[in-house]
Amino acid sequence: MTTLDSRNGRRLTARGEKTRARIVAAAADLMNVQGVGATTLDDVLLASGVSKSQLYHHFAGKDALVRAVIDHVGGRVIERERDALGHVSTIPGLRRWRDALVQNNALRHGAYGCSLGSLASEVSDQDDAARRAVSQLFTEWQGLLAGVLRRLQDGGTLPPEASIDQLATGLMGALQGGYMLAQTARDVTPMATSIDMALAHIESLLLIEPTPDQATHGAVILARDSVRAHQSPSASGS
Amino acid sequence: MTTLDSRNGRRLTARGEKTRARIVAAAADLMNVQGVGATTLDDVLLASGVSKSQLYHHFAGKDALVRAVIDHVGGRVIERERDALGHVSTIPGLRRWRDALVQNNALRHGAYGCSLGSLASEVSDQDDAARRAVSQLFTEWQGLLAGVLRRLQDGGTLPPEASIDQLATGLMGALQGGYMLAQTARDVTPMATSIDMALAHIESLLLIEPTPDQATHGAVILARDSVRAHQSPSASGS
DNA sequence: ACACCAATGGACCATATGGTCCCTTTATTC
DNA sequence: GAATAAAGGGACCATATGGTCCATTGGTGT
Repeated sequence: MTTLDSRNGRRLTARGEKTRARIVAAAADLMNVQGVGATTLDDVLLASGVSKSQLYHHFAGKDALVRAVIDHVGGRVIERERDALGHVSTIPGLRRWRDALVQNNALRHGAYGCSLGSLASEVSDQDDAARRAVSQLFTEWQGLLAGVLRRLQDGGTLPPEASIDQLATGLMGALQGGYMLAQTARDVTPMATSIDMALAHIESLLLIEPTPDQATHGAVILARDSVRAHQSPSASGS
Repeated sequence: MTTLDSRNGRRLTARGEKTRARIVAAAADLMNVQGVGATTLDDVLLASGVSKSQLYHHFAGKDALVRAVIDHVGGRVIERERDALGHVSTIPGLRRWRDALVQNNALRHGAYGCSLGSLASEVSDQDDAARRAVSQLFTEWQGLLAGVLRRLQDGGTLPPEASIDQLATGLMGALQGGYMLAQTARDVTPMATSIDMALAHIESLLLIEPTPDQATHGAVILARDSVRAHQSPSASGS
């Protein structure tokens, strides 16, 4: 049986689809650790154990492959974030999301940064179609954050006047900036601190006082946020 | 007369220094708009009107050139920020700094991102020496932000318990993340919003009530911050 | 003036890289 | 089971790219 390839109308067998997926997965990994520019097609062929003709059978060229990698990586990130954020409707839930990201990044000492963010900054000024794709994914990701905030608002935790979209943008900015600083410093700490500042801001808007072991409303320093509670060792950067 | 080249002990005449500077400047520009990886040595030669032997006379290879570009760009950024932040000791002064950065970025619709941040994310996982250099520059930049916050603290505007370093890290993260989102969206708005969220957090810590037309202590939304006062049209992204 | 070395021009090279072509093998369809 | 199309292997190509070399010019110091 053959299915129809959505992107170019060519017929695709199960085997072909598997090969295609193998190529994209290998390329995604390589581009994540080496960067897009530093990843050659030969690298991809070697890593995926596929011949050159197959690559060109499935992709028009490197640009098309990069486009596919963006979709693939983006899909994974969105799926992961949907799982992590889709049903969060409390501040502690948001903090657990933060902890997971920080801990995960700590495993690599910040290396490689955000899989989507790295692609974004390398591709944005080179390939406009790719840039738009990444931008769209960021928007979707940010929408998931906005969803959490909206649930907080609907539940009466955040005041109705709070601008959900702007808070989500700020949180996203802090997250991406944190990834970048951590990548450059090879240390998660700045990432943790950046996100914590955004979360502290959001918490400062809360209508309902948090539970005792949580943030004190109007607290003055950030330090508290970085050494407290269900804190994983990750924040210490090791 | 010949001066001594600090980096390799070779003597350098004024002419040589000028050529070297021309190469670095051209490379810095190209790498800023095209990225490091996409900039070839031939590009640099063409843009600087210099022969290949000269490039290799002054630099051991592309890596060394990249290192020099980092120093050059870093120096410019630090100088600019020292001018902009060195004597700031008020919240309105900090806002003016924000406005200048946002407006400047708005001119290019966010393209190219932060000159240092772009280098950072492209170089961090490739060349460890370069990564450390960029990291050092970020630290220096962040130190300038910390200086402003310390002055605010010393002046009694920020409470003594506020953790200056963490606030500076958070502000830096918001700035860099904002640059990145703006670059990807080709729109300054997310950059403005990110920084505004960080500034709003800092303002929420203020001991002294800001002047009437400024932030209301404990204000609930960000929107106010993005449409108010000495706001340049830049924030609207066009 | 002379020795010396930096500065410069630019040809030349090895190789890496994206991309093309063609032939063989495997699967699908009727 | 023949016809057809997809999947796969891999040689081959043009060119881009980082890097080398050497000869020539120009400036500096004594």
